[in-house]
Amino acid sequence: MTDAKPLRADARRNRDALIAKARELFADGRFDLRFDDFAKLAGVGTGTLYRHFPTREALAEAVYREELTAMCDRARELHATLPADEALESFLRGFVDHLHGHEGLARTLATLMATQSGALAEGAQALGQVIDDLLAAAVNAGAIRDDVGAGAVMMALHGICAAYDHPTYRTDADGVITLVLAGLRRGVPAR
Amino acid sequence: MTDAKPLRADARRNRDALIAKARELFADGRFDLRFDDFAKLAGVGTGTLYRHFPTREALAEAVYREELTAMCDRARELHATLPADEALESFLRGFVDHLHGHEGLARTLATLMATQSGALAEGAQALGQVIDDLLAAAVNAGAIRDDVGAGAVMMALHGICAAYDHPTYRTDADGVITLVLAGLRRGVPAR
DNA sequence: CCTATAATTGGAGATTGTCTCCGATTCTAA
DNA sequence: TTAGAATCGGAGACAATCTCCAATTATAGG
Repeated sequence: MTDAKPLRADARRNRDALIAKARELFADGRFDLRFDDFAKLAGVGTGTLYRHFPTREALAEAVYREELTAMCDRARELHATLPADEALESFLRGFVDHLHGHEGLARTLATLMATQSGALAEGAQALGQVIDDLLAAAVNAGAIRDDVGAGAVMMALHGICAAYDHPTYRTDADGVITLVLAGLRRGVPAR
Repeated sequence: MTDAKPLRADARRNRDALIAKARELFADGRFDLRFDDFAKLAGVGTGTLYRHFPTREALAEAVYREELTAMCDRARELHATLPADEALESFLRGFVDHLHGHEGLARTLATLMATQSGALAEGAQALGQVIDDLLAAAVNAGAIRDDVGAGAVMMALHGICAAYDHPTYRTDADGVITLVLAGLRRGVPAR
């Protein structure tokens, strides 16, 4: 649903160099580097940078796409190997674990979740899809309520991503997950 | 804890004109107008704009400060007149009601919540304080769990604010509140 | 291997938005 | 009324983004 045409050799090389250098810079916290400098530091011209990544967000998306895909894969694996409600809990707890200390990923996810359409929105949609699947399975298993959808859970996760640099981030993020899980379970008639 | 020195007559006039025009523009959805143009349209020089509001965020904060203060007052009023858990529910539901259709307020709150220090952070801190009070009262009344703090609730609200332009905003925001409330209540040993 | 064609490149400079500076103006208090 | 302080306005310095195209590099066909 994405890759269509194979890039020319030099184009691929430059694109990869840009992503690699950007990943390095993001890991180092240099998020608001002058956009043109990503090109300079990667050793390519600014025209090349803009051809491959029209915006700063597009570059960030490319850098973290793999990581996001891995999270989605993990969700599907949990879905396949654990009871539905355990899979859901494990995924959400793992989501916070994974974000913690990875500011670049948190920032990028917050941006993607705020994007409604276009190629950039794909990442958030993929995440929304796996959450929807986990939720549906748990509903089917009778483990959680059915009157609150994946959109609400995504919105809570959006808050977790957007608040990445809060001093009590970890505690609060864990608290949000606790509330979401307990809230989902509470709607089910006490059994 | 804020106002110290009374402004000179012309300064106050200009400041008020800036806020009034900005409120009008925000209400009309013109959020990313060139910053200097807020001055032009309000009929003052750019120097005057920057003297009163060093950043776009500071201007937005001033525009919505009243509204935010009103929300906090309302929380205290509910706190004083309703049982603790009803006050909490009423406040959170009202929060979403109030945000709905007021994109400017939502955007601004999202920005303030992402601000950790400085004068801009005051607004979010005030909101955090009233939520903390509502929560503490509900804990005292034995209505909700005591192992999840106001920071977590604020983080969930942050998500609600940050996702203001999602197509299913209202449904999802209501869902988040439902989860938060149910989650808070679930931690209490079934009574 | 060589060439014709197409894709891609680099980076100078146009464009656009932000912010500063200071002479002119307006206010206030005495 | 006036001296002095506070504020104003807006030209232009500065900074970041983004475009454009002559030069370069890759690829496919002969």
